[in-house]
Amino acid sequence: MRAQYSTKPREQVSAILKREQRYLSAAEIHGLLRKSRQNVSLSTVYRTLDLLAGKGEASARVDAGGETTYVVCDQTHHHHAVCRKCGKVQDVSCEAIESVASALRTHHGFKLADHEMQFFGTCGACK
Amino acid sequence: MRAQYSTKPREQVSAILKREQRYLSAAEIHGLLRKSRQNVSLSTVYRTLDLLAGKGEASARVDAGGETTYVVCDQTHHHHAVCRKCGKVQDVSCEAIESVASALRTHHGFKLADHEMQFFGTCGACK
DNA sequence: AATGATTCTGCGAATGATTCGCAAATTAAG
DNA sequence: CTTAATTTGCGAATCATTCGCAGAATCATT
Ligand SMILES: [Mn+2]
Ligand SMILES: [Mn+2]
Ligand SMILES: [Zn+2]
Ligand SMILES: [Zn+2]
Repeated sequence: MRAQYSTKPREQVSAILKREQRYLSAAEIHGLLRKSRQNVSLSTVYRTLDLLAGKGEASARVDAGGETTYVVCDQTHHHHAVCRKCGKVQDVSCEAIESVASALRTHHGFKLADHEMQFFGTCGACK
Repeated sequence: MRAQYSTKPREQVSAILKREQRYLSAAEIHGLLRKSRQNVSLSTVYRTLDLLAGKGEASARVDAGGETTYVVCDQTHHHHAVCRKCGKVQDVSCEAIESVASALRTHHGFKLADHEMQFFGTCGACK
């Protein structure tokens, strides 16, 4: 049972994620940190992102170019609406999905255990 | 305007996809081909998968280990229900999603352009 | 069926994101 | 302040995927 030390580099990575509210790759986070003269190694950025994703405090997504990106996230089950202009991520709760779940069970004999969804478009601010 | 030649290696890759009906990585396809003494190079498997995905005849998905996997697919808009036991992929059409779309517009001012969904569970045959 | 232009294939080398190994630096506790 | 546990940073190693290119296949024309 490894204890968790609270360290400055980890807080710096977390701070970026909380501030940006959009999907960022390890390299982008590393770049943003360097720009503000916070020297955190790329390795530590990767390790911190894995930690946050493991704890459910960040959610991962592989972008179109194949890079893994992360956004700050709360534990409750929900989905994301990503603005294609500014990148801003908005949480979406999904009552309507339950009907899809029952349809799956009814029409195809599929026992649904889990699902993933993502929405893309333009956010209110960018319209 | 480059023409497309119809070749044996490409048909061999397509045949595997049509036969298996589940998400396969380039390496897995390459392995299955070798097992049946069909020597197609891994490069050609990759290139063929890109082609099929580009034409919309295959759909890609990055699996948990970070590998890109492909399944045979028709062009119409739909989603996939993946069996966690046997891997079999079942098409799902989504009438209920439209309500989510309008909810997004109404509640959050988000102009929805596109969405992705995936379902996981146990298929009828595996229950 | 032979020719020539275009498109593929296979191979090995290059790429690029992510992971590892390990010594030095930080943190938490006593 | 000392010590044990954890973390960091660095460069090297991994591993899936992409490239470059010479030789093979395919297609359209004689
Ligand atoms: Mn979220
Ligand atoms: Mn399909
Ligand atoms: Zn926006
Ligand atoms: Zn099944």
